[in-house]
Amino acid sequence: MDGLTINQAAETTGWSPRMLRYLDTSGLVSPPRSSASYRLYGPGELQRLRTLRELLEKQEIEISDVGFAQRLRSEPHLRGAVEGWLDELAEPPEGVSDQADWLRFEQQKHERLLALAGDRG
Amino acid sequence: MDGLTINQAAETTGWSPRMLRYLDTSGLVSPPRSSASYRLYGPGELQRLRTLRELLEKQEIEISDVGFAQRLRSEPHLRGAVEGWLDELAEPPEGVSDQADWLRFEQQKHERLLALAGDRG
DNA sequence: CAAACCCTGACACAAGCGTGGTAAGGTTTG
DNA sequence: CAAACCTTACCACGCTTGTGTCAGGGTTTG
Repeated sequence: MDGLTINQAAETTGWSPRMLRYLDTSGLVSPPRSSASYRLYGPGELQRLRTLRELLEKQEIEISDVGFAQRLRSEPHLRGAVEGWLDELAEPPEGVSDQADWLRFEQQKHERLLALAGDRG
Repeated sequence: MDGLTINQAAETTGWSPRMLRYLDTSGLVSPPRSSASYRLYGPGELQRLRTLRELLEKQEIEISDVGFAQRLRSEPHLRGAVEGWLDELAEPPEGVSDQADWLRFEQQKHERLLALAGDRG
């Protein structure tokens, strides 16, 4: 059996066993399992756990935020949609003079983003 | 007074006035104010509100997720730290053979990321 | 000036997150 | 085989999010 069991991993990382299970089901740190479904933490998982702790403390973010960042990375259509929304400015860019023009401009951008996203959502 | 007031904006966008205030304080859609601090929604804000609604529905994400995405964009050190953590793999890359090597590799990467982040957090 | 609007601040409440505990049952090991 | 571990599945609890409503007070407008 190679790799630390959940209690050993808890001791060396500072997380509680309960939280290690939570992080597993949250998809942030999911160690491989033994034949009897025991979680086996290798050096990779231990490192990830320690740096996760640092990340959360120093950046004042939540576990769910990291989960969302992971989603952003693994779902390109999601990323495209979110970035597209953030790019939408309240004020019209140069060269787009009146309101009608501007609305058309925004709607077209939106359509381009939806097309890029591939409408699977 | 140019721009819709909060109740008018609520009617045309489908959000409740309460939620428009919430979105304002959350930093997602913050319209300019009149001299008496009335929120004034222009076409830009209205568009942003409608597309936000679409974004949340279609992508099954939360308001706070969009807020976090905004933080990710406006705080490069945060973005660097999160992306760095997500890049940390459980398995060592090619050419890094034993565990000691691998741990050193990861730690150096981590330090590089922290340096890049500029340790203001 | 009075009605109809806007503001902020507060109370309320459901649902979810992060975390601890515990129970019932399988596995490993001395 | 018994002790010490592991598993999942629950109950619980405080805090945050998202949302409604209401009160007290300023503003705009007919």
